[in-house]
Amino acid sequence: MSVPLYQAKAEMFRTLGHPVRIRVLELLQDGPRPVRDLLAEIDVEASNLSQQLAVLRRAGIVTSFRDGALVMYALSTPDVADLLAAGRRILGAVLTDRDGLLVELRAATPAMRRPTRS
Amino acid sequence: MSVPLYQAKAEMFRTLGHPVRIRVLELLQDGPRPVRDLLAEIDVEASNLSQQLAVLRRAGIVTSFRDGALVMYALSTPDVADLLAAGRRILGAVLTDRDGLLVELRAATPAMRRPTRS
DNA sequence: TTCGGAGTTGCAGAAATCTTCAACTGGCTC
DNA sequence: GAGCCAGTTGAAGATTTCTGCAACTCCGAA
Repeated sequence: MSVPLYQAKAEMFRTLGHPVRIRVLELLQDGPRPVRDLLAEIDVEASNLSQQLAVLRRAGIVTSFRDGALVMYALSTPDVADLLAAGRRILGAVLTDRDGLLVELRAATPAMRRPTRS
Repeated sequence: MSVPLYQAKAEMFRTLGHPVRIRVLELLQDGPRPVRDLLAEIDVEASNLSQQLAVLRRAGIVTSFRDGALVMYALSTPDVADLLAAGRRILGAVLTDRDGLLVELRAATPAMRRPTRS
């Protein structure tokens, strides 16, 4: 593969790096949904949502199809749900570490210089 | 936690959305490594690598500590490896779909807008 | 065929991110 | 201490991404 694989991986993660897109994916975990529904739940302008959906579509993470007058969206693969779950776990671990460490530090050495974290 | 959770999740994914940062994390999957090693394998300027490491550090995804004259980096939680693995699976699924089923999809759903690249 | 609802697209200004350079800190050895 | 090696930080210009507006397409109903 001549085009760096790291580039493709990074692009995939970057695609997920937007609050609206994350919300869309979480809503789609339960099955296909029309844009109407997404729009009703996400509090963003229609054009903006459409832009974000286009980003997800281009990346191949979701697919769209028409159902009568509505446009439906769905996850292109259930693996996406796994990714979101893994993300949740990391977030939990990181926040726990941060909060736990912070409390510990405050209790033990109130005036201590912070270690190697900015 | 008053700050929207979707924001935090999006930030976490965005943090991974950079080729150098992805490479760093993949290298750290095998255990802690000094910056020297990373620098030797990633072909990027020292200051740039340092910037990317700082991004990962701020996000709490990696931790750093000194070992004599060297600075070592390590994953802050093994969950990160799970996330990378899930990402690989999705990338595989998406690329397979694109290469293998594109023609079929185009023929089967004529009402759908063609999923053009970028 | 005309109308209105459902989405999409193009565009431009605003905001965030990336990269590089130069200057800096911290530790080790002489 | 002087000099060096390892790594970090700050800043600025270039690039990318985001958002909202207006205009557009497509479909179903009247």
